[in-house]
Amino acid sequence: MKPIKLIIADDHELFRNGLNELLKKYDDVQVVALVEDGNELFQELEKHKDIAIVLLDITMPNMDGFQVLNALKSQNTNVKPIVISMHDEGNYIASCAKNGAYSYLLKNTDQDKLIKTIRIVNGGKKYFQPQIAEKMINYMSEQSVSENILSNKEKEVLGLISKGLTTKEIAKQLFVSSRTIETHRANIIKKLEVKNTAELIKKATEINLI
Amino acid sequence: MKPIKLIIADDHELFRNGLNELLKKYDDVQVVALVEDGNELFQELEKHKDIAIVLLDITMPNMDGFQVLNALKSQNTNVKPIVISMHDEGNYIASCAKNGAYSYLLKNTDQDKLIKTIRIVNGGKKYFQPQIAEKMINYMSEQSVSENILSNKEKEVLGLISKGLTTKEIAKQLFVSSRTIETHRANIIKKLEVKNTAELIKKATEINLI
DNA sequence: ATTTCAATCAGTATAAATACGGATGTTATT
DNA sequence: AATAACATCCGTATTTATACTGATTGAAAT
Repeated sequence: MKPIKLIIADDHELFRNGLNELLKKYDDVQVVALVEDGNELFQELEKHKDIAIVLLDITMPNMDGFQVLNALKSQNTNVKPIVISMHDEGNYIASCAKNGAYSYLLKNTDQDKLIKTIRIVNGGKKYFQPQIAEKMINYMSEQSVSENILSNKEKEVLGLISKGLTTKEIAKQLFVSSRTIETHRANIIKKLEVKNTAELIKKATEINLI
Repeated sequence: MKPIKLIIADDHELFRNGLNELLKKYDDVQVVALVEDGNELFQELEKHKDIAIVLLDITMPNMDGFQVLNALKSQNTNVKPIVISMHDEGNYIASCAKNGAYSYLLKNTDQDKLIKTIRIVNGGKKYFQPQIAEKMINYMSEQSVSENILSNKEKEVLGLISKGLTTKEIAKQLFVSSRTIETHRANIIKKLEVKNTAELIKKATEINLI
């Protein structure tokens, strides 16, 4: 049985070393390297091609955890990142999930949970604890409060704009004149307090209107 | 102790009635009405102002589950929707979570889980089972694969476009000519296979580029 | 050494969006 | 009954964006 090779990435030396000591107790886990930022991490990953897991802190200097997750995702590695963070805010968790984290643990997790998670993730499965998933879901649903600022017609027009239709095409499809659509567009832009269509679409997705 | 008042919304009569029978066993639950679409649901909600929970199917005629979730969210009711669906795809689950569902159950859930969920949700807490949360997380991370299709400059320009800056403003800020920015924009639009800036911004947010 | 590609700039022409105006009938709300 | 909000429509002028073709430089890859 080969051990699970992993790297610990955290800018706090005490935490890094403590975690290392802690994992020595488990025969099926082998800590290959300790690094303090994303740059060092990728150097180590170059050297060792058989790393299964990275225990990853979010707040690090130079290249932080989010950037690491992104970089790992765009490369086609089979390195599976487990985020270990002190932040339990939903937006952190959601961002990590979105960017390909295999798990999200808080720094006050007990070691049984940690080793359990490492073993599950090593098997290729993602594992988010119920409390963590709950925080994420709460965050996601909070994100959208505003629905009533736009009229139904405006929402409809907005939807078509976001599909890449031009004013003229929308007008044709809705059996009204282009002027009408232009007015709608202008009103929507005013209501959402943005400068132009590009920013409009961005804001609209942010507040869940499309 | 007051019973938990709830409404069942599902277009399949057999399922609706079966669920109703099933819930009769529990003294703390009172089924107030059975409806077969969103319109009927809101009529009943008008009549009964003390409904705590709606058991909601997604696929319904006239006004489907997503629309119901949205409508409930924009009103300020304290009706807490529990989605009961036969679809276990991540995108369904994520959409429901985003739109304010308090839970998401599959139609093959056993009744213990159902009543447990009803009681938790009645207490005002959201509850998503681990397997359900997992599917959602997998979906979320799948959503973004592409990072390397755009060059760094293109990503930078895209970011500025999404902030609502015009070509001229971007050119000024990056100390290059407007032509350059126009070319970048055109290349980005081509690479992401969209028609114009509006669709571009939408697609870019979908695949996590901004 | 050659190819490939990102980044830069150019001309010309058309299409589309934005900024100002202003108007009318309908529908909710109070 | 009055008011507000909405959806619909129109004009003019200016600014932006898009389409097409084409070019140069330098860096990276093969």
